[in-house]
Amino acid sequence: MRISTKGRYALRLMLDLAVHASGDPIRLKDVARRQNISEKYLEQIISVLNKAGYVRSIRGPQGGYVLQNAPKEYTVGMILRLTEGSLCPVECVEEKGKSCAMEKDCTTRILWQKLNDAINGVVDTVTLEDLVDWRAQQADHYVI
Amino acid sequence: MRISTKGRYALRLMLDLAVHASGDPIRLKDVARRQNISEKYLEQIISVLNKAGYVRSIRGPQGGYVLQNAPKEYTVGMILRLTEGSLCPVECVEEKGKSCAMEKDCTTRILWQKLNDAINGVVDTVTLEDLVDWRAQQADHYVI
DNA sequence: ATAATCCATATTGAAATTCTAGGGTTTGTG
DNA sequence: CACAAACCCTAGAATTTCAATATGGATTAT
Repeated sequence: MRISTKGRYALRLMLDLAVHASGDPIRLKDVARRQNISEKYLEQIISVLNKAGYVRSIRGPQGGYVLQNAPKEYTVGMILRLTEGSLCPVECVEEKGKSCAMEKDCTTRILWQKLNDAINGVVDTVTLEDLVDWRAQQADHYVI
Repeated sequence: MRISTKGRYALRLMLDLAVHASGDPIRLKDVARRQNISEKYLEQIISVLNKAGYVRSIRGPQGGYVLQNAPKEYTVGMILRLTEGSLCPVECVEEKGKSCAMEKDCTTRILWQKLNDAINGVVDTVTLEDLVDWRAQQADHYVI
């Protein structure tokens, strides 16, 4: 039960955009270098984020990407679900009210619901801003 | 990020053994029928549980399987980790003290640690006995 | 005009998943 | 003892997913 590279890269990409935000667009090439991720793969990932309106793209030389909204507007869950697909551990508890054929004598469903709640409790609570803050604290730690 | 069928089937298998425990061995054929899972696939799954000493097998006619220990001795995490492999959402927080090359400036690691803790908080807390109890409550609900 | 940047789609290689197939081994019963 | 019921073992196959790579196009600042 792993988060795929796509989701993890998307998160690092968004965090990179948040951390290096200066008003000017940020080139994907620079993100790729800083994060040590293939630029071509990042292109595919940011394309999804772009279509969802999470980032804005500026084409041509001196182009790049900027976050569309403030970091606190993005939860980790939003980013991961968009790029990874569902974070739900089993299909049958995917959405409230969803049912499955075996439901009435399926006991494990209760467990999956608890697990799903636990996962959502983290990813829907932590925002990109939290990540930025954590990063600042890490930086402090190394400066002192 | 899904739990595989292998892990889910293993859980239903263990629960079936717990619920139908009577002292006599339980045939895999019966579990397969009740749970609507391929008997051949169940054979592969129970083989893992058997080798780990979670169940005991009795060969020959009237043979079958019984739980080795009381249901309260098995957490859901034990069963899932054995059959699924790790439940950790990313490799770098797999085990306490594990480090990764990018660790010192990897902010997302903090997030993954939280997510891992949340998942473990559920699967290492819920036992097979809890599932048996939940099932009894479900049964009550349908009788009344 | 050029080159830097984003954009779109196709392909690929490896691995995992979810079984199915085909036998073998043990052992209680008649 | 013969038989059949059960567990045991390994291989393989069909499908899907993952994680990229490859190729070329469109836009636009200089």
